Amino acid sequence: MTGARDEARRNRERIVEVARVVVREQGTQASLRDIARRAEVGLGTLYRHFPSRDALLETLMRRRVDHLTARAAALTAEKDAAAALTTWLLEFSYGAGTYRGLPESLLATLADQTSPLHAAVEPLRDATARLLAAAQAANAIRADLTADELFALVTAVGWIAEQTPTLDNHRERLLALILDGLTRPPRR
Amino acid sequence: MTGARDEARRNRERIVEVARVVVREQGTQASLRDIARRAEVGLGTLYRHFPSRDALLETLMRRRVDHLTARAAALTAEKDAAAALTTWLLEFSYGAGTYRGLPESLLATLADQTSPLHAAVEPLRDATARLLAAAQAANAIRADLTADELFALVTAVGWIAEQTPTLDNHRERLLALILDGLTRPPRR
DNA sequence: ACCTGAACACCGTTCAAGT
DNA sequence: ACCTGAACACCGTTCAAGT
Repeated sequence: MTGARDEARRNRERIVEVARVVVREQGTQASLRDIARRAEVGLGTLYRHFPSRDALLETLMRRRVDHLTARAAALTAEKDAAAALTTWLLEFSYGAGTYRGLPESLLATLADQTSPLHAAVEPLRDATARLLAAAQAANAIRADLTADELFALVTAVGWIAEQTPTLDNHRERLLALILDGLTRPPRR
Repeated sequence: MTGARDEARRNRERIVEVARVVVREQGTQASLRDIARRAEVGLGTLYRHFPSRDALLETLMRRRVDHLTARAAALTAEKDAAAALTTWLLEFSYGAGTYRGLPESLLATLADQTSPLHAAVEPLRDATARLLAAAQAANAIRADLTADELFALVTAVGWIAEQTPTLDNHRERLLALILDGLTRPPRR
């Protein structure tokens, strides 16, 4: 006796499952029609479950956001605040690059309270802010750097990596270049 | 006795003129249909003159590219290589942000030899490389920084400014943050 | 030669009709 | 309640028909 609620749940799950594949293939601007088609679901059904593209992206990102916030919490407990921040920034930059177009969506949505994706981005920005504050308290990072600036810069690293797929260690290198500036060198 | 050639020329000019307005309004992803409509020209005429979106963008950017390369030439003659590079990076970052979406188009097209926009980007990348080399020769910038890395980073500054229109001095600030890392501080 | 706009194959989004 | 897919208003791109 599978009720309508069960079918609705299964539909939702299938949409999400298919969306992971299609968005991985086509990026965040993937065709919603295509997702509905490949999930063998009416287009209206997709819209019922996910009233906007950002709502779908938010669901796709939830796992990763949860994982990243957990990582951030663990890193906050680290003794070496500078190393913790560096590790975090690198992991976040990889996470922000999960899908083509994602860095743009994340940065754009940060300023847009109304977007469902905003709920996914905020904890990441907040985690960045906490780790930054700790590193600043340890005098490891210039004190005038704001969390929004750092967040934008590390998101941009993901954006560059996406636009320039020639090398894949771009992220480490670019982040190191930026940090060498942002990190206050020990007195010498 | 205005011949067909004259009309073709006038059509082309009107398309470019209208495209400047529409692309300024809607960004590099502006509707080509809309441009043709507002230029009071058949859609096929637009395609005849500009077989691809990048071909149109290249025409829109030509003036600015010429102006920027002239600036770069002048700056190369400056004594203070570090100051010249900084000035260049800031001016380029503003130029790259002429239209919404342009930083993305520019960085993407750098690796795509086939794009008509490539011809517009290459002189800018080359100018960046020359000014970088001069600054490196003066020991003002870390020697292991490549022109492509610097080009990507400064383009990313334009990208961030576009995604985060809250502040408008973003460019100066972000560039300073990055340079403070890239610029080797005087021995102290 | 050059121009036009219909034609084709796609979108995102809404919503009346079905179960 | 939930699902479907036609309907609407858009795209980019091509190309037969016109001058």
